[in-house]
Amino acid sequence: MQKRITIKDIAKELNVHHSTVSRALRNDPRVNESTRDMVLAYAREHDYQTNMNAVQLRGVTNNTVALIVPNINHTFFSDIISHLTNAAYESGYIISVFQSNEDFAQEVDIINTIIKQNYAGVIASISSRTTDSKHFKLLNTFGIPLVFFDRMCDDMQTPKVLVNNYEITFEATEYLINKGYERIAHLTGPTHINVFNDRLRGYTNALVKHKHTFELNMELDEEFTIELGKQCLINLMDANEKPDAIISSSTLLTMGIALQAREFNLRIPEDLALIVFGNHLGTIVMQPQLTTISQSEYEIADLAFELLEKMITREMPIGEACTKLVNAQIIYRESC
Amino acid sequence: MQKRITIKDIAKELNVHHSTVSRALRNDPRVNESTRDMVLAYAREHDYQTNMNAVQLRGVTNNTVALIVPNINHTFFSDIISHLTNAAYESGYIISVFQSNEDFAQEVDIINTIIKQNYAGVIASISSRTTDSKHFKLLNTFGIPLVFFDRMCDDMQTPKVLVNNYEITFEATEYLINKGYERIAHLTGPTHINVFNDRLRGYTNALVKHKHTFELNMELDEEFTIELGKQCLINLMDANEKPDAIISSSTLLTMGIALQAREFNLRIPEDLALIVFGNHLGTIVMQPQLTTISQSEYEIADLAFELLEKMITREMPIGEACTKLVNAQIIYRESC
DNA sequence: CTGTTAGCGCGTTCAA
DNA sequence: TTGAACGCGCTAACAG
Repeated sequence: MQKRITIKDIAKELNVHHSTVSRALRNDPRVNESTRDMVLAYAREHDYQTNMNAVQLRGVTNNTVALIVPNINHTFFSDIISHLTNAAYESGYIISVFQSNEDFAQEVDIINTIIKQNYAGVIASISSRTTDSKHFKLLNTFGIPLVFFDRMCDDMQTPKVLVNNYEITFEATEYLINKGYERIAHLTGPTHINVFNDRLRGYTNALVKHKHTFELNMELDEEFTIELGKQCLINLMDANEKPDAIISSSTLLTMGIALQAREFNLRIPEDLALIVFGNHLGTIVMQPQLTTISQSEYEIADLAFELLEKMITREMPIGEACTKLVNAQIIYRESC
Repeated sequence: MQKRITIKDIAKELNVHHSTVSRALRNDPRVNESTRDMVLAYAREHDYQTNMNAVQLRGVTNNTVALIVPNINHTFFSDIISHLTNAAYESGYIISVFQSNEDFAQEVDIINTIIKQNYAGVIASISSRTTDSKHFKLLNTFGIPLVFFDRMCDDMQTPKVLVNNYEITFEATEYLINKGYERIAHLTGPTHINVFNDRLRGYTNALVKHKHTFELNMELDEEFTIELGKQCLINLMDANEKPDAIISSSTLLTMGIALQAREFNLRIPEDLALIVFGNHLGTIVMQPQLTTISQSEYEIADLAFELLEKMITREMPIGEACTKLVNAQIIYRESC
């Protein structure tokens, strides 16, 4: 391991001043062509790399955008990450992804790292344990642009890209009602999070509209797994009034339910209808294929980045609220 | 947006020298308790955050580790990312994930960003288009520790965590042969990558050992999708000698094959056996469930981080080769 | 216990 | 066209 080469090293070696080297490296026109070529050749030869810490210390921001998600290995998030990374790269930015692991403390640590390192901007979806937005507000304090997508903090003045969860869940519930299902259950996450709360309201209001008295909402705070899904169905079928349809926020949970339904000899969709949020590939290789609610990840990713870039380039002020709603869509398959 | 608060600001406000503030903030014992409390209180009150650019400029490395993967939305990688993030966090590091998108230019840009920002270390799996390791070697030049996992550059002196792809593919092929399958095909990625090359060798050598003359290897360089899988089976079934078993490197491809097999009225496993690499959940909700080759992501993640941490703490020198082999495992299910 | 000073690498003055 | 000097925020070495 050799010592990192600096502009001073180059200057000394070529008998010019380091400020001349600095100018040459940035193609400043006020430098002799031959000097510049000499410097550039030497720099390339010796793998010179700007020390961004020095540059950023002087107040210049970098081209790295932080993306914070609760879980990287969820189809919804990993698809968004993937699209966002590509969109940003085309605009000259590098996306750096952080996983909060649904953990408040980690989320705070991540934000602190981002501030300490002067990232250009942040795109985030909050953890399900986040009830305090102080750390996100810090970003504003430090002049770092922030865009929320999907899960957000209500009390913050910042752009948000959200899914019309209320409307689509209302629509899905109504669809089940019109199909003749009578006892529709709803499985979702902690309802202090906007996403899950919107879904719950959509579900409840559809029931009210159609004067359905059976209402069963399960708000789960554990990690969604296939095993948990199996257990859920076992519990649900143990009750007096068993549901004949389930709207669920988690593909894994629903897969577990479907597997358990087989063991119970429940026919899907005759005995039990299923609708699930997400685009997990498992839903289309299952038999029957699951009816899903698709939340166009491409559109969310593009919108979020577009908003962030405007803030980075100061085309849009930091700390101004603005909400973009993306339409989810029911993909009708065989499970209803 | 207010100006970022610095130790000098605090010093001026509290009528002490900024070096005292610096000491107080780092709990240096050589500072009066009351002074320290005053400083800490003021800092907390005003959301002071260390400017890491200044700290790193002085040669101290940060606690951020970069993780480079070809694709974030592949189960194998997203599982590793998830575990690695948690393992690193417990040791006091923050993982920052970059996606090369199987693109050489992006990979180079990512490495440059990492060098410019002085990351503590790098854990990487190379893109399928990478044939030159110059950019990775640069990391060594700049004293940034590097650990490869899964896909690596042959010609580099650095720790590597690899899967025993040769042995496990040999075993899988032999398993199919012993089950009586006669025309076994192999679908994989570009074989200049160690992973795919090892699998190809394992496949071929098993055929040779058992004197099988039917050999059909397809080396695909496109993105693996369900659609491509369907097309693959269409092509394969168009040939004179149709395979009766397929070992595949991609879950998506294999899902496509399974779906297309249904349309062809091919029974699995009677007419067509399938074995696929990976732990994608789709493989266990399908009917029949797919026999898979599982490559313990936990173990890979833990080993890779352990090695990297040793290099970061200088317990192990940078630029020294060392290969850890992780054992993959065949999960026997219904598709063979 | 606290203050002074210097320097990390860079870019931007201002001067020549 | 080039050089000299300064400062971004921080810490370490030294002085008091």
